[in-house]
Amino acid sequence: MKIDPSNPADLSAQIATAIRDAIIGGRLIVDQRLPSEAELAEQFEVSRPTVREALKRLAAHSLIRTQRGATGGAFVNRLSFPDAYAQQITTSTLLLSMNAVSFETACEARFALERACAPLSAERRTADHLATMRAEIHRQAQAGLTDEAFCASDVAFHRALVDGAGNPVLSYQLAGAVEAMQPLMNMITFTARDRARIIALHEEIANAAEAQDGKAVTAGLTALEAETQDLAQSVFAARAARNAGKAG
Amino acid sequence: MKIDPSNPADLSAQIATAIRDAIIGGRLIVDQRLPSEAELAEQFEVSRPTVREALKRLAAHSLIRTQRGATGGAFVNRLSFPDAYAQQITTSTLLLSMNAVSFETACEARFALERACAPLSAERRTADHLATMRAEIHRQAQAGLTDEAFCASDVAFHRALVDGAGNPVLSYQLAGAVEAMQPLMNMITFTARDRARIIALHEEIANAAEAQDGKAVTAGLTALEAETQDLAQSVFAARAARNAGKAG
DNA sequence: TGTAGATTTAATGTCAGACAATTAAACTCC
DNA sequence: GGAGTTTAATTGTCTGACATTAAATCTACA
Repeated sequence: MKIDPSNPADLSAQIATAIRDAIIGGRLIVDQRLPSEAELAEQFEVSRPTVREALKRLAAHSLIRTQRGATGGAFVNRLSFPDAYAQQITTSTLLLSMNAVSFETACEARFALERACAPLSAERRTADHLATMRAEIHRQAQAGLTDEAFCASDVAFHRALVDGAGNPVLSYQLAGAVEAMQPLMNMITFTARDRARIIALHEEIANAAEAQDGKAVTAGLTALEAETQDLAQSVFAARAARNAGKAG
Repeated sequence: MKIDPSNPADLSAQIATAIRDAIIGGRLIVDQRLPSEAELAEQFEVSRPTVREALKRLAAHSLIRTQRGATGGAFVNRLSFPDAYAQQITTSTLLLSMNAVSFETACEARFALERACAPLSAERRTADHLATMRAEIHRQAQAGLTDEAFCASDVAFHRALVDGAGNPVLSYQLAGAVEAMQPLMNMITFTARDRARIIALHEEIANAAEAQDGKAVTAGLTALEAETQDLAQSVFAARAARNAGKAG
């Protein structure tokens, strides 16, 4: 592992890249201990703070973990599914909030991906998944639920559906799509009537999942997408009209 | 923005979290300049190296960019789609390589997600997307192509199909699923016969996309998934048998 | 002899101060 | 008024030190 000191890019970035490549390339394996900061500094011919900055970059991606003490040091970290979920959600959320992605585009992507899980989930969902879905539907029907709590329950319902596919890779990929929508959904106010329609569709989907009818689950999701898009459109149109009224 | 000095967790991690939360919460907006490192050190009552470690953590996620010079500093970065793609691919690749995910599971997820794009892509693909798909098919048919180059072309073909949906959020989500499969696919050796079958299915998919027949695209992908799973199974079985023979 | 406690040691975490490199703005001179 | 120079602000890097942590080792005592 070598770096180019004449390269104008940050030395710490170069070192981080070198170590990351070693991890990705399998030259450093899970739980293996990296040399100590002092040793790395000597190897790369830089100072310890520079090495530390590089290690912090890797730690930010959960590629390494550090331990203090005599036998401590930096260890290659096994990227766990929960860690990957969290990163995926953060990245997706920021991507949507910073790039003027329309509600329509985000919503379309989210439901397209979720429909991808429908046939598998219908086939494999366990009683646990069904129970979670029913419980969330019940919660959504409670009076006095805030819009935010309603949205959170909505996410939980859909996560149960996705997890029902029994494919952790699929669940991981969907985490970003479903969770990143939540801030956008939170911009919507749900009337009792809106909630009733959504709950009815959730029940339809849960029933289809219980009957292991993949096509019906897909149809339910498609109907839910249409409902969501309509709802968002009317809410945004009303808001735009109100703003125009203020401006005029 | 405050931190808890009594918290045993790294001060740099706490500071990074505080700033990240400010960005996610909208209290720091895109292109806004953060205080200088010296000012941040004063605000958080820590030293400048500690602040720098925190900033490097944020830079690792492309949340900030830094500029040297008189008017330089750290600026809140707009998370671009290419940046998000790259992070998504790295995370997905590491997740698969570090967690003993079976080829079957990863492949199932990848094709399920890709089928989610099929109807949209069939409807909206442009001439450009079709041309890319045709070009990649042509490349795949060339004699003397290495397995690695064949896989790379395969990825390019599927990316064109996904991009055809015209939904950048969908393309972003699929980037991880498609690209992360490449290392797994590279473990397979493709005979001329295997390649011919795959190319035939690619042509089927391209034709269906040209005819804007979403169902046919979906069917083509399903057939391709079955083909891929069969191929992988036979390759891995042969390899296992060879190893057993060596051991015995 | 075994174990509890004290000591040592090696590592990360943090700090202070300094200098180098870079870049834009301010200034000066023609 | 414009080109070149100076200045100031900021990040990038280095050096050396001390604090904190935790495992390993040693020691004293039962």
